[in-house]
Amino acid sequence: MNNINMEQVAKLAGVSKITVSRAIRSPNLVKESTRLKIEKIIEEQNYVYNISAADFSRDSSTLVGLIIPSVKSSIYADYIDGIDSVIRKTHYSLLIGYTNFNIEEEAEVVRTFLQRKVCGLITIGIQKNNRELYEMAKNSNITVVTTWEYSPDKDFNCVGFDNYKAGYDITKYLISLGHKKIGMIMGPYSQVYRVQQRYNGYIAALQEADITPPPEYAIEKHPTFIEGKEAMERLLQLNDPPTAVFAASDTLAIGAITSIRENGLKVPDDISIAGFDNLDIAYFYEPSLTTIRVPAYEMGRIATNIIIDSVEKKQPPRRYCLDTDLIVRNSCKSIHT
Amino acid sequence: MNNINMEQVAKLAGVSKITVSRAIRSPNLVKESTRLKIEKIIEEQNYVYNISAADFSRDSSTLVGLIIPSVKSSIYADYIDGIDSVIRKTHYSLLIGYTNFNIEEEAEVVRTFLQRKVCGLITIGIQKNNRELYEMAKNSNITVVTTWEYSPDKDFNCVGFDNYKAGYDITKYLISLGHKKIGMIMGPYSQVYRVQQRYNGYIAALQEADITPPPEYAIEKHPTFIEGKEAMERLLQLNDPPTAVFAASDTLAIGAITSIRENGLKVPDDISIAGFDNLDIAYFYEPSLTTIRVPAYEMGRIATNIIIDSVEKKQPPRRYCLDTDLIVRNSCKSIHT
DNA sequence: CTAAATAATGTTACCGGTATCATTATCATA
DNA sequence: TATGATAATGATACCGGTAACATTATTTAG
Repeated sequence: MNNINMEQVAKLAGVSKITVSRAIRSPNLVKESTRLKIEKIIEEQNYVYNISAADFSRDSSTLVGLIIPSVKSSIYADYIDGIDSVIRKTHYSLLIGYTNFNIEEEAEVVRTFLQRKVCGLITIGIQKNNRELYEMAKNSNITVVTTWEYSPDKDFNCVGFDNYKAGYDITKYLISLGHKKIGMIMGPYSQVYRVQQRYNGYIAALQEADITPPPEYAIEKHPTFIEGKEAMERLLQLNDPPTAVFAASDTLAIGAITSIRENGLKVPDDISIAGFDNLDIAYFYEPSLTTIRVPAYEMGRIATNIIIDSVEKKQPPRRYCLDTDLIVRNSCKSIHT
Repeated sequence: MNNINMEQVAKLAGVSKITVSRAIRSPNLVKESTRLKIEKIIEEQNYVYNISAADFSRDSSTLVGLIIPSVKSSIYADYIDGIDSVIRKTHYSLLIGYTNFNIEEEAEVVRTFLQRKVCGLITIGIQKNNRELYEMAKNSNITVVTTWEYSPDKDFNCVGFDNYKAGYDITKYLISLGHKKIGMIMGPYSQVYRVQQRYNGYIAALQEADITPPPEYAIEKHPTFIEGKEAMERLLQLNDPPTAVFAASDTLAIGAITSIRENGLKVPDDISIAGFDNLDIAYFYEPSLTTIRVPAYEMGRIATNIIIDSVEKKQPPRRYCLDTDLIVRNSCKSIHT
């Protein structure tokens, strides 16, 4: 089955191979009558254009590599949707690699992607421990885009938002409700820039109100329901537990709320919980989550566009800092008397 | 940067190109001392193996194509995790294409994947409207695996479960709680086999109890929170609304519960809601969802293994029917007096 | 009407691996 | 020690496109 190639199409159409190639890739370079003739043959013969061969001969593929920590969380659903919304309109395809929060696996994924000659790489955060990896990619002439943070690293394309401000805003909001004992449950990696930034924002807002939280108020966990629950369990066992908690992901927040409920307490009556990300579930959960809306879809869209633009012609790094919003719902409550 | 190729590695190691190729792909065919020599050069020269070229010359790639309806739902998280758990241990990579529940987009994705010479295709359900698509793939010597249903189509590999039984089981459970007015919210496509099967199971259980539900009790919606909510809204507006609803996805169930809550009613006190899929959120939601556990991770794992095995050597279609379980939690309640 | 500009098409070489078959080294056994 | 078997390596052709430059039609302008 399926064996005719471009050469044969050309022969049947009475043109040269390269004209067929052009008719497929840049139809406007080919006279209409010729194009029609070629398209007819392609149709009749059931010719399948061999992207694999094309990519190889150009020494660069039309694959966009995306590297994300984990499939298991829905955190990146909108984000990937944004990426796909651009990809689907082009002749590029999306290659996804999961790191499981593990730098070795991340290295492995990047290595494979380089071997596959991806034309671009979208990553969530570049920091000290993985910078070298993406440096390598850039040196191989691959467009790299960092997302989910407005990185200070000017060498890379970047589509992010102000994690510091987001952390600050939501903490400020909790303070405005009268809370003084405010904990934080955050991502697992103290070396991750965007997590640090959220934490810094949290601390800054507290300091502005002359509050210094005890170190046990900050807990690092993977952003899953179950770990959010575990984190809250620990906070509840403190002698003087917080009255409000900023969970740096809605999944953590939901886990935390579950823990609170199982301990016979109520959110927001007994404890306020704020989330982050504004996942779909944030609205549908009971109580609905007060959270930070993050420009996930937009980031995905823009990052992909950057890559595709760069393939057409080299460009200097572009840097975007998008907006976030505080979304007030029902998981936080004022404790002013 | 990054320009040395296999030929040059060979020269530097004082061997032929093909020996380098073997040292990389089948090290056991090469004498240890030779292999070490080659590996040293590769290391020193920072040689990057060109998968793109290799795939091309073999006229088949090491890409596994996965076709799923939507990124936006977390329904497939475990499933993809299962796929990735196999992929990550091999030299294959995962190519994902989203169809947005749209047959044209699905066709486009399949077409692209064929052009990319994927070695295998994993799909969620083959039915009348897309069978031709996968027929084509099979004719191009690509291993196709259907998942999420135990398909009657013996021509394709299949890793599924008994959707009929699952629908039957959960409906039976609702009946056992004393419900007689039981509605169903299901996936959007009456032509989709696995949805039909669940519906058939639902109907069968009811008929066994001499119940014939009015047609307005069955609603078709995309499996998202918001559409679940819309569906429930409609059910609540009926003159004689159901006292229990089987939602064929946990996302639909959560949407439904939200609607019920907004209408001032309680789950499970006023209405019972059963879900499907046993997503992570099912346990963490309030009320926690009574649902059907589905072998998502396993299906992904096995499907991927089938593809990889088939690449090594042709094999007759394999067919698996895995188990599901009824998981009883707190979203359904007995109405026996 | 001719020259220059532009559109349309063609020629040739090459991208970096793999497969197939052939050859040479090494080993085990009679 | 000869001989067949096996291990290790090599020679050659080929996979199906693309790029760069060359050539030939066709149009436009003076």
